[in-house]
Amino acid sequence: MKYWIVKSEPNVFSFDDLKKSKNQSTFWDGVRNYQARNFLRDEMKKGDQVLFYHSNADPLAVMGVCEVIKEGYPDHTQFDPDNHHYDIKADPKNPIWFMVDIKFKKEFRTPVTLEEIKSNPKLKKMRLVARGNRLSVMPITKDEFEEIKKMGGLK
DNA sequence: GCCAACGTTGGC
DNA sequence: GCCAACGTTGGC
Repeated sequence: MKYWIVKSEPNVFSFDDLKKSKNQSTFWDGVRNYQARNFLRDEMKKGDQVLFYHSNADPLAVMGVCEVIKEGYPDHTQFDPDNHHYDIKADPKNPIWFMVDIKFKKEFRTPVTLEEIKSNPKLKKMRLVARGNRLSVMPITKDEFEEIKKMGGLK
């Protein structure tokens, strides 16, 4: 099993939105970065644990845990000219962009802020706090996952 | 709202 | 295949 952190801007889609979604799950559409695409398409597997991070928000923080419930499949928004994420180069026979489905699992008792993550020596190596990082989907280690979960007040 | 960092694009 | 220009991300 692998561990991941995904970013979302809460004014677009928040952890609370996920919690309130039908079946408390959603498809993670709109990723348009090749590195992130490769993770979504090739590496995220059913049952993988995912931290949900709020970017461009107050507070900047990991809000809780969710889980991959459906593995990589074509992101339909790439084919829709009316969609903001439309990609003219994409063809249904040869899709470029992929997504997975995630499901709400547990909300942290207290969100784990970016500041707290930065000041925790155990989390120094996380790509989240690496300089200039912009990936919206990133792998993390089991230890990092467990540490943040602990900081969030979950066992 | 600013701007640094970084990915992508396109001319050559 | 280089690299300047441009667009986007995301913390501040």
